[in-house]
Amino acid sequence: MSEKLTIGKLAGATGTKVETIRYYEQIGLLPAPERSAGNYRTYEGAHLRRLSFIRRARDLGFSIDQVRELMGLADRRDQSCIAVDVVANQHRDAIRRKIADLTALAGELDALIDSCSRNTVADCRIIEALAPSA
Amino acid sequence: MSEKLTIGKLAGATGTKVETIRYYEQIGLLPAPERSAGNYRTYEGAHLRRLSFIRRARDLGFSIDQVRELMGLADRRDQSCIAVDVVANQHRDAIRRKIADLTALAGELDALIDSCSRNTVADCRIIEALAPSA
DNA sequence: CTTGACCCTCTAGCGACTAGAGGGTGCATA
DNA sequence: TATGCACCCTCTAGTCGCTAGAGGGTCAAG
Repeated sequence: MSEKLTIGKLAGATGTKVETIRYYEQIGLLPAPERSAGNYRTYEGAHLRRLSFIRRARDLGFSIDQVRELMGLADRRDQSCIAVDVVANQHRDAIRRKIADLTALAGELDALIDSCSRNTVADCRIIEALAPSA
Repeated sequence: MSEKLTIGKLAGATGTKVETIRYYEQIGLLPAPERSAGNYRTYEGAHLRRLSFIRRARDLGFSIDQVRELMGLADRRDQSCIAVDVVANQHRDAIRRKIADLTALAGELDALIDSCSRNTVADCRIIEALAPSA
């Protein structure tokens, strides 16, 4: 069984950087593994699963605190998963709000850019629009 | 003429926090103003205009470095404003990319959330989807 | 036995602020 | 005149999620 992994192997297997793994251990997101005689971290299957979960959730944009919460919930397997649903919904809503904000912004920038007549800066509409109405 | 402003007044007039103004001065984005006898910063019209420009650009999502660049360009009034157009375009494109990324993310989260049948965590599809395929 | 890839700890840096400690100033009111 | 209070000052450290670097130790291959 290829049970034991060095930090480099774990990094490769999960698409995480070595430094990031050590960081996750430092902030208590990933449990500290055993050490080898030469003081190397030796990871096992459980770590691999845990880190994969973290990666996936992070890729979906969950914050570290949300990941922590999700993992805490995931470990209480007999409880209702409504709490999980709540976290996911909050996150989706936050993303939707961010999309709306950015869309509005892009619209403003579009208007700004369309107005550029590529003259001198002195009568540049973009600069004008940024400056106060003075 | 109400020419002179304390930092608090300037903050109020531009919708900026006092700390942020001091921070902008520290990083050289806003020039250091004169000081009063009691060592208070005393701002004038030019500062107000400068800070308003900064705020507006920041609200539109330009980075501090981009703001610096835009202000540098704005000061060379006889030059072509094509460079301004370029900065604005780069920024708009970056925002559009971010919107696309977030939209994809929101879609994934939607699928995840729709699958939640509100059972126990043991067979929660959200947790399942986050965990490795193991 | 040396080379080179990997691992270790510790510290500082990124962007753009924000918060707090510990103090000084300026003005109105009792 | 004293006092209270809002405002100002500097300096330092914290936020988030890593990332980079210095200065070393370990391990396996050739």
